[in-house]
Amino acid sequence: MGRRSSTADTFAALADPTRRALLDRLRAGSAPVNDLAEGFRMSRPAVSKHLRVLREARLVAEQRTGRQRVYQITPGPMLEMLRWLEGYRQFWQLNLGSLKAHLEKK
Amino acid sequence: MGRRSSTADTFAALADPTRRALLDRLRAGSAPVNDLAEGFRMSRPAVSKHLRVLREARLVAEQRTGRQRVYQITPGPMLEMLRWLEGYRQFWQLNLGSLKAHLEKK
DNA sequence: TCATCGCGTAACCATTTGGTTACCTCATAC
DNA sequence: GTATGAGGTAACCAAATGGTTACGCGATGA
Repeated sequence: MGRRSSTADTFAALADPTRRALLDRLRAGSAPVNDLAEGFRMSRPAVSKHLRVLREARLVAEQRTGRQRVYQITPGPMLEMLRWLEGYRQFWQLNLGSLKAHLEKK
Repeated sequence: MGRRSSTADTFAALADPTRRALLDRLRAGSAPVNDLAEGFRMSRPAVSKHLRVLREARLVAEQRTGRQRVYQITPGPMLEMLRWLEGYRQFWQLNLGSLKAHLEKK
């Protein structure tokens, strides 16, 4: 309990397509669990467990209001990921010399 | 066999700290398996299996030279990840207004 | 007060993951 | 040819993951 979230947790959380879909959904607006669960063909408890993983990775936060728990995305972990990736981006910029072209190709 | 690598595969591959360490090591220069394995306290087959995961995720490529297999990092998947993250970066830039400050804070 | 609604948790199960040791295949050296 | 060294694969195992159903519990509306 109370474990500090790490980069590994962030990657692991994002590895699951259901959880990425949840984040995409939340990017369109915060929502309570039942609203979220409607979009998926799995049971509500399954969604609940995915939300727990996202919560522990600090990718989302819940705020209780009455008997609902509204989830919203939080920026921290992805910003850290961008920092981590920055090292590689620079590496390729140096060694490839054509990063921009790659990024804009599609 | 021969499965096309996906974003999910990239995240899953990067979720393991050993594999991230391998990539960090390879960023400093391509290397054969034995050289790579020396840096870890697990058996060589274990490293070999991690390399297979990275290979299937297209994060590294092997080139055989004699009886050695030299591994090198490849840019594709991380560039795709950067593209995926770009959507969130923009989201926060709009909704947070202080992304730059966050990125440069540390 | 009581039925109900929202949602987390427990218990359980199948599959995947990450490690091990043993073995196999090639390429090189003698 | 034969020994050796690089490194992948097989078989096996424990632990973690992702789903299910059953249940519990606090907030709400009748």
